[in-house]
Amino acid sequence: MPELPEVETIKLSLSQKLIGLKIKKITLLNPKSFDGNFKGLYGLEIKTIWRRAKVLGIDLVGGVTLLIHLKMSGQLVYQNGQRIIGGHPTLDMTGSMPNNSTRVIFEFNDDSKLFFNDQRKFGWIKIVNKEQLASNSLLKKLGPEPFDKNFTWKILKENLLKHKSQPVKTAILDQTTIAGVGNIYASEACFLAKLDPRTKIKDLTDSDFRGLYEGIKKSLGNGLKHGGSTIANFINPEGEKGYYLDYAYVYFKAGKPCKICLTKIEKFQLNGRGTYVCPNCQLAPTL
DNA sequence: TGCCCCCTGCAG
DNA sequence: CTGCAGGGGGCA
Repeated sequence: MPELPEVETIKLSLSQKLIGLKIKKITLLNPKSFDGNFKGLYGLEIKTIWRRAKVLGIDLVGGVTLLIHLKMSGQLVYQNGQRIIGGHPTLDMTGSMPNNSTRVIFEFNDDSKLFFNDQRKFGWIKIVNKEQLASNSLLKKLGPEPFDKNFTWKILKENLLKHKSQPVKTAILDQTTIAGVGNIYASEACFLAKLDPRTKIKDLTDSDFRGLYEGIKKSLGNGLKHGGSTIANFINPEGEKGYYLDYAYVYFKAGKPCKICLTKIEKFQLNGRGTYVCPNCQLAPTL
């Protein structure tokens, strides 16, 4: 599910709720979702929460970190006391937790709970120490954060040029090129850059690289502004959906009129991923 | 550099 | 029933 804006939304919310709490108990409803000696975390206090690409990190006092990847359908829902949180469009309309998708339950010293729900079971939680964190193969390979001050269009260009024969959308989905862009914002960024997603990297001009850089930052920024995107599964820790898709130009808009030129948005598969374009605003490349 | 796979559930 | 869904690891 989540790409950078969704994971960032979760990070900001959990930072308000979890810092200073101590882990009292962890229940594994699906042991494969959790890697590590969970009982060793009992009593440890939550110090900081961070995000890198689509990975969430929860640092505990004592040099231990929980790495969390939500993959396609993961949720982190926080419940305090008896309050029934927002509800869910497909999984459980009452919003009561745990539900059929709950894989891991964290209980804290104030009796509040954090539910890791993951319908498709692709997501994972992993305990790492400082050394394992520093050498983690996924984190090590990641490209620059889109909102890092040192990230420039020239760096994007340089990284993209390592994938000269790839379509532009495929290249920006590669987390070693740029961190945190997923299938929704990749389509949106190509639209904003007026580039057909199938355009090969080797055919891009400097003006295209600049446009892509701006388009990526703008689409991710808008996603964050609207609390992320909900297709079916994404909800924030309060149980609320994200509304970016109401503002998106092409993603999930097949058959609908382009917001700029009214041409019908088209959908096709590109390297196995659903891809959306306005055939008028994004001129098809010579294939 | 592409394709299959991990899984569950929903829409058509 | 088939196809498809915010990801990414592993394998030719």
